[in-house]
Amino acid sequence: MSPNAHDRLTIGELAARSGLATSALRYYEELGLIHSERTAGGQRRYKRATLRRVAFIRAAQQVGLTLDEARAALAELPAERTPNATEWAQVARAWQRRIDAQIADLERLRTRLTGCIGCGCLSLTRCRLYNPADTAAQSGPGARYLLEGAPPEQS
Amino acid sequence: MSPNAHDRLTIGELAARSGLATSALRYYEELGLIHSERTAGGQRRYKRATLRRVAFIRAAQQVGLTLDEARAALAELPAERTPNATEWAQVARAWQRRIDAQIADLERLRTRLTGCIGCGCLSLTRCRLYNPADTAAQSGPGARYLLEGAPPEQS
DNA sequence: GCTTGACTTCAAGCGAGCTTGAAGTTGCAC
DNA sequence: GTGCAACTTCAAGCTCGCTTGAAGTCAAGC
Repeated sequence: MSPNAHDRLTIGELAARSGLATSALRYYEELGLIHSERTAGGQRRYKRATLRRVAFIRAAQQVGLTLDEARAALAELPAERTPNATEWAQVARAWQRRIDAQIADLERLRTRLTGCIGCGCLSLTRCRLYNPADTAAQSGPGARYLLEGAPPEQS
Repeated sequence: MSPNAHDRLTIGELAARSGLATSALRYYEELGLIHSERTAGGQRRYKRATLRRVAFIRAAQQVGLTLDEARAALAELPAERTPNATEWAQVARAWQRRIDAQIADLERLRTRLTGCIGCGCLSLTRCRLYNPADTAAQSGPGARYLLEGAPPEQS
């Protein structure tokens, strides 16, 4: 087989291999997350490296990044070649901190919940679920809405 | 002071004490999450218990429930009185399972990330971040987009 | 050369969870 | 009894991450 025949991916191929819809890929391209070349007829052709970029974007979303943040993260990695250990480690460690923060938030919530099971109170003045001493950090999706601004002491 | 003067809350008071915008409270009411009585002039007046309901909704969101799910959870608790230990324990334990699942997901992701730090590969054929053996559960916001449908082996 | 499926663009829509704005009314303090 | 902030409804708008549809073009197998 010709080595060039499979050198570039059509959007359908990229979709099949990345598990995303073609519409999503066009959307990513519109946002500048991925790039393509065009055939004479105007169809998109993607480099193999785009497959890696797309996988990276999916991973970033799992970590809780928006597509905008994913683009910023991608900008710190080389566009065409595989990132080296140092480059990747930097990104991975930042992601780990994020994940750790998300886990910490969830654990704090679980602790509060556990404390409440026994009492059955849901008392506004006493329940720790309603009156967390700490203002949980706004890290990651799923932790957007927090119990900051808890109701004040009430007679 | 008259004991009835502060018996009901205006929407502004409820907003101030719950930390939500009045627009959000009207929206919740439209969705049937909270309820109000009206003055002769048509203004909303909330029972004190609504404060508890709103706090519950916020807590539910933190656990990753949609407003629709929060409404379902509220339906299992008494509308007007403080829930008793048994009633609350049922809800709290369900939430704990949810939180545990979310934490487990995040920890799996972190483990994969850790394995990748050393190699710096981001190789599509080898990297565990791109080729997770498991299909992470779709539990909670922030875990919506997963690496299912990872790219197949490539020469 | 023709058919057919994969592609193209552009505009609109969706769903969740609200916010904003306009235009009008109410309630309370002085 | 008046002034003004706080309330009312209704419609539209917004963000995020896409999907859907219409109308048309390209690429490749027979």
